[in-house]
Amino acid sequence: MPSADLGAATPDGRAAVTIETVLDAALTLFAERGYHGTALSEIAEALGIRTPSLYNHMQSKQQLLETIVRRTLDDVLVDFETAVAGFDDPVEQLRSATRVYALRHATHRREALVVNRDTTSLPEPQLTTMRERRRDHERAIRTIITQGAERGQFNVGNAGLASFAILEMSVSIARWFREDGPLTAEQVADEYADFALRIVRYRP
Amino acid sequence: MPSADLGAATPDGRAAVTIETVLDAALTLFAERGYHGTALSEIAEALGIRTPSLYNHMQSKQQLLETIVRRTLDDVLVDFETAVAGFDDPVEQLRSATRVYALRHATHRREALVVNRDTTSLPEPQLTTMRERRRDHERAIRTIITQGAERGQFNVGNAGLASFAILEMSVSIARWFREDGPLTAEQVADEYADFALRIVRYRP
DNA sequence: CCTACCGATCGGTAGG
DNA sequence: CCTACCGATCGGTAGG
Repeated sequence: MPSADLGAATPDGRAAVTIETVLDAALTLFAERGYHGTALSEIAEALGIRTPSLYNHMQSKQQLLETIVRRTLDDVLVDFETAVAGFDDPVEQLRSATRVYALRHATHRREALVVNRDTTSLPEPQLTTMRERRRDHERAIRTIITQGAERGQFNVGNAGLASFAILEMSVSIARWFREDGPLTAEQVADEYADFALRIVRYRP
Repeated sequence: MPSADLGAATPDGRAAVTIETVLDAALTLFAERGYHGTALSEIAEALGIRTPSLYNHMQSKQQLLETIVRRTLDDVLVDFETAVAGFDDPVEQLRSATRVYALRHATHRREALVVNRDTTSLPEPQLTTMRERRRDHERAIRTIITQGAERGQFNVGNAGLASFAILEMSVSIARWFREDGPLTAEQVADEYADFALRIVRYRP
């Protein structure tokens, strides 16, 4: 009987190993122990296979990290564009962007931990590419803040500082959020969106 | 002639290697590449000696990490107590605590990066000890916020959420701050102290 | 998917 | 402080 989540199962009942199950196991272990703290043998063991068998699905350990980081940053970008697209008002843009960003970091904790901890382990030129993508995101938030300030909706001394504060407090949700905690991801995200508007001194 | 910073120099002019110079080199490299991404041979090379000579000054690689993390958390605790001691008013306590915490993360970037990235690489029971120390700090900030709320100075739905946001945005200063950037550490710290008071909705 | 195996490097020790 | 060396483990390959 095939597994609903991860595709076909082998006759003995174990889930079939694919590049996606390899990436998922790598994601869990990289998030727990870091890229350099994780051995391929541990990823293989989590999947119930031997280390060399991993190479039927991947090219190298480094490529696993690269794929995880690239996909995560792509998803964040799509999230951001979707969140902002519906609004012209910088107030609603900042609220929506922060809400979605915070929500993502509560619901995709492993991805956030790996990106934040291990991106620097990527070789050039990927490292530069990934850093530029993050910088673009920071600039996009900064632009929203600047526009709100120009319209007199926000009152903030340094838009860059505020955008760093907003992004980094949201990223850090991945460090402490628990699914079985007192607050849902949505509740945290709504509160953080309010925090963001307070940081830029929004006065309704 | 002896070096003013790190003690005596050897006759050939190189700085003498001590446990402190070993820790400093380890701090730089751990911050750059992570604990598991740094080889003892690299620390030795930075000091101009061979790997086995490191063992004249230390017991193990793990002990280097442990010392760095313990000292850093101790320093943060002292900072916090000093910052809060002079004030009875929760407003001034939160402002001072955030200012000092932000300042430390701008001026001690390496320490912050290592603690945040590699504490989880410590063995038990040190790992639990270090985690408890961080939790105590979070609780102390939370208590200040709760007291301010009880006095009607702050208006915040969830004190724990606000304390996480304030601490984590401050910690992340270590991720982006540059000494040669447009803002001094003091300017950043003052702004972040204001951010903290806005997050808890302080109304003068 | 496996067993068998590779060179390189790791943290650390012996002995001076 | 060094050279010489250790067992263990790493990511990865050969070959089936």
